[in-house]
Amino acid sequence: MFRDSWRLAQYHTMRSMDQDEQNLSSQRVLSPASGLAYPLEEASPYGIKCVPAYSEHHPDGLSGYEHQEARNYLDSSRPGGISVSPRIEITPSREHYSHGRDSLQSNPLNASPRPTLTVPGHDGLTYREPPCLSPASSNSSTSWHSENYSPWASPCVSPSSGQAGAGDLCPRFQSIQTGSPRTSPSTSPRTEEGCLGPRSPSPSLRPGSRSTSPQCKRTYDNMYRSPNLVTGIRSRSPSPHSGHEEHPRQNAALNYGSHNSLVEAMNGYGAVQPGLVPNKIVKTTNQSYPLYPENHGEVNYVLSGEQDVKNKTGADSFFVLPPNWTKQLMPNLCSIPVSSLPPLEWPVPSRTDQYELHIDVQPKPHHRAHYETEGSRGAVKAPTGGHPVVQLHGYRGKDPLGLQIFIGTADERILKPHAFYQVHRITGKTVTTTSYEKIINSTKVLEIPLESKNNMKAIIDCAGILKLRNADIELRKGETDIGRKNTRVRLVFRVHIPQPNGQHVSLQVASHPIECSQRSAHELPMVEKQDMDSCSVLGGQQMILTGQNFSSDSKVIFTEKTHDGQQIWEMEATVDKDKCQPSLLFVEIPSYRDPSICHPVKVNFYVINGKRKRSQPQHFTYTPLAVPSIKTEPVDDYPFAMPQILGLSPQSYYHHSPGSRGIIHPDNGLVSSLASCQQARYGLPGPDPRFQQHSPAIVHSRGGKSLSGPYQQTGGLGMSPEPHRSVLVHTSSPAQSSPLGAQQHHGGDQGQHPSIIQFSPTNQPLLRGGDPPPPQPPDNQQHIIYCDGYPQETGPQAHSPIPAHSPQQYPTTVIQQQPYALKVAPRGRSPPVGVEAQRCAPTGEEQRPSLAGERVTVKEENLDQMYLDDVNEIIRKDLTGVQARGHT
DNA sequence: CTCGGTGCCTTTTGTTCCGAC
DNA sequence: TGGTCGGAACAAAAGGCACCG
Repeated sequence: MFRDSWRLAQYHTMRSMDQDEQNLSSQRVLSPASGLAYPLEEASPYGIKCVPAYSEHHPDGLSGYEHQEARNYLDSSRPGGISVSPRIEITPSREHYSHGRDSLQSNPLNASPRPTLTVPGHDGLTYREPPCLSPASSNSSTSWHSENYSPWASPCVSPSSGQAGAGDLCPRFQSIQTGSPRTSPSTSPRTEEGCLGPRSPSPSLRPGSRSTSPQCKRTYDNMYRSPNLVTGIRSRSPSPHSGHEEHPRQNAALNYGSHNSLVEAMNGYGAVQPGLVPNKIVKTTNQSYPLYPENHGEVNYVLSGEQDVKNKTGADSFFVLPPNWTKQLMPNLCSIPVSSLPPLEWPVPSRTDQYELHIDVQPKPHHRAHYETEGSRGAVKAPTGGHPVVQLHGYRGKDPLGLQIFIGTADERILKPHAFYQVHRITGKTVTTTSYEKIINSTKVLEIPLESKNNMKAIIDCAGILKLRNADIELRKGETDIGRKNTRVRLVFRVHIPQPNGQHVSLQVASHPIECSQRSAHELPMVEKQDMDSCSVLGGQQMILTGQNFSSDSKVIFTEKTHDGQQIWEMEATVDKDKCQPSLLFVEIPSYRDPSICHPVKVNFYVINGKRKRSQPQHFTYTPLAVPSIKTEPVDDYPFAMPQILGLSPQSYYHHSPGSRGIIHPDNGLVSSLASCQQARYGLPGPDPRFQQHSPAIVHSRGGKSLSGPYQQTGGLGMSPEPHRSVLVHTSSPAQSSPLGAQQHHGGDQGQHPSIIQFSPTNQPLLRGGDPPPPQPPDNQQHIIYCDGYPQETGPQAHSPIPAHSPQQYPTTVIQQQPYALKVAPRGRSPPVGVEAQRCAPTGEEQRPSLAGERVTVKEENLDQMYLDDVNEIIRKDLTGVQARGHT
């Protein structure tokens, strides 16, 4: 048995997420006590009895504290208990319930008689459109509402009917009725962000209860460890919100959309008819308003609970929408149908020849996000006290554009919407920027106008950050990220610029990382800038680190890891403690372990204040004695020459974020946004001349059709007499090539242009496992994204069977299959093409690409290293442990 | 003596709450 | 009065370790 059955239970749950489509008869509920799985009928080691919905009385005689803790367990961890019925009360036995993971392990109640809960009609239960409990007695006293329903969680089954019919379909968001007494004022609604579909759990808060979901929580550890330890039986994901009190937060929010037409109307690409949208919505018990009726590619506007929705408590709850809400919700900022725009997960560069989206003022590196239970913590600010500023350069039109803002990830993987954070619209006297809210594929997006009268500049004083509870998000089907310690985000700005030919150019830029955790912001050291990022192998030079939370006790550790993550070198740098300041650290770079290298070698370093208080790893490069600094770009040393192919500066490989170097720009994946990266990092003015002289290749995005791989270039990279720069064209027709691209390439081949790279959104690996596929643009919709490459990341849940925690198994990335065709093999995770310095004796097949149609083989290198650091650390520890045991 | 299981304790982290401004 | 904001309380998660069979 496992040492810690409780953890095993958690592990079971996580590992078995992909099995959740098993029919209910095989569903199991993990016992927190033993880690064993129980048939649902025997789900509870606790007593279950049917009583009115959760109440504060304690019929079992538990103290309030005990009862609360019991609920903490049961609410979130016992799908069979709470989620099944609002009328089931869990009555943990006092003698067998105790707090803590350990005390439950030998719960003799595992064998105790349990009420039987039959769950017929479970066919078709899915996480996406789950049948929801519609209690036959859905009266107000036992109110069982979608507010307690987790859209990605288990189906809720009516205990009375056992049916999960259409009428029982749980809306993702549903206005709720009142009736159940609110037991704590602390649960008062503050924001509306809880209603964000799969990404926003609409958690119901139970007074005094913790939100954690021990059973189903993915932990930082078990995300990566020993995946084959167990083959857990999946417990039906419970709703993390199983309390049965009305949660007033949802009262404050309403996502209203019952059918596509409404959604389209609200999105502004259908005729908006006022009559479609009532200004008052009366919610009855059994009514539901699925926000995402079937398709996930749509946008749903959200009513701001703070401003737009008033609720009335009483037997009949209803929402009164202000008369101007349609105006607020349907701005004409972006009239482009969402289906023809690139999904938020897709990489979009920050600039083209003509345009550039640029962050003039970056946000502060720390911003404490607020929970739904809290009041707003205001807008993200700039270090100077103002707010971030974003400007679109190169736009000559007079029509205002919509600047979209959402919260993206900040790790080393490809940029994508952050699962645990959402942008939060700030309004008030101090806010000068008008903003509108959208929901795009479960991600809240703010849209603010970019107007020529403001020189296409926007002050972002209306964007706050909302933290969603980890337990809620982690229960989403397909969600593989964990929330714990995943507290860094970036503001992502995106704009779509209409072109005369009806197409659109999309640009996107992401801010520097923002630490959103209260505690981390005060404790974790953060390196914001390093005054040098390479030196010779001899070291000895002084490097000045600028950042936060440095102390005289701070240490700087240089490390090197192999491709498979094993740490092969570690060296503590000498820190000049006398000069040390909270924001400055003076470090003497240690000499590299091997002074005889003949190629630059990338290593990492981090600042560590204490045992677990270490900064994000930073990049550093040791250059061989005979070779000039990497800054001089020994391009020929790099086997991977995609930048040349794409007409990019090799310098563009480097992440321009402080201290980061030698990795793919996570803003846009592979090499997109490189020009701005280059500009930012090296201070180059304007577009790179080299960049400009190259005509772009064209990348077609076809909606829905899978090609042979995520990438398929039907045109030869070397066919063009000039180097290419890729342009991503969204089109539903494989035969369609971008007119623009055609113009830019040899005067317009019909059909598939030799320089066209096609890839399928369905194969594109950026989507979360549970996310809907990207929208398929209408046939006549084309969309151009200037994309200087394409990230080859595949998420761990993506199509590659390779486990994410097996970095050593990552296949080589880009393989030339035939002349004029470029294929990119699907990969495990985050396989941006690497530029890590090659060792003298590189392994693997490498060929320098040619612009003349030669074979092109690109070897992936140790990219995404930083992301893998933690994984590798774990692996290394395990290996070390194994080795140690082996030695002994 | 080693190893795994168990339970306890401590630390870390996430979430909620309070109060000042 | 409501929005911000800082601090901290509280509890769960995670880590560590000693004890025991």
